[in-house]
Amino acid sequence: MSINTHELTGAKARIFKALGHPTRLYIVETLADGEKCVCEFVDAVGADFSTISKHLSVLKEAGIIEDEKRGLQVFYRLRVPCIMNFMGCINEVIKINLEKQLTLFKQQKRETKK
Amino acid sequence: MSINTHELTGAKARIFKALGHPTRLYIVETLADGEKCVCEFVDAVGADFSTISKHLSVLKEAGIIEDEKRGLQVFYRLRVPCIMNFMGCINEVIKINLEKQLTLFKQQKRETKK
DNA sequence: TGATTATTTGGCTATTATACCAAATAGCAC
DNA sequence: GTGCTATTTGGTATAATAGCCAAATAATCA
Repeated sequence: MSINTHELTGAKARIFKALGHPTRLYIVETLADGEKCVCEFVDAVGADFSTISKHLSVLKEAGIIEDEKRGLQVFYRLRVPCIMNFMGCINEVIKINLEKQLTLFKQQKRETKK
Repeated sequence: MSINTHELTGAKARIFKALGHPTRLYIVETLADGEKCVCEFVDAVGADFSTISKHLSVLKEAGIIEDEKRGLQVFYRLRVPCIMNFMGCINEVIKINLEKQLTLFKQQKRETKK
């Protein structure tokens, strides 16, 4: 029942990959507030029903979310809320990136003035 | 200098996407132990130099790693070690996935016996 | 200077991902 | 049963990614 390092890295990468799309990340962040039905994402994202449905299935395949049908609607929820703990780090990356870009931009401005 | 929610989600997704490849994730996990030069990854992964170089540039573009040239070699290191804090959560997802698959597998076996 | 080594870049092809539309499915109401 | 609504699935066109090879660049050394 064990899994080798190589396979494990692949499995982890698949999870990151599932999160690596704006719509899917939006879905995950929204689900952090509690379960939502598919139609709510369709309205919010403004994409086709089928598009949202496919994004949801990618996240479900990855084991990040789970679904439950109640009546006509399907509700999705986060299966692993710890995902959200990571967002602080991601935001840190973005902040550093922005600062770096800003520095480069200021440098360029100084250089063009000369 | 602010950034809207939409753009922010896109920026975060780009970081996840960069981590969403087995080779790149392997590189990041390896760099958690300290800086490495490009050739070390080429040896370990067994891919072309150009392939590794491109993966490194994807990670660098995303702001996850940074490089420094010393002599003929280029050394890469993690720019945001907090990335590693997330791995526990990812492992949790994988563990749950495996358990679920195992349950399904056992169920199937029971059903075929009938 | 020319040769050597480490790395990056450009170009090409094969594969994969994305988004939309249309059709299929599933549950409910009548 | 028929009709209606919410969602998924299949098909397809387009775009993005990954990998390799060959060529370009950069630093060192003779």
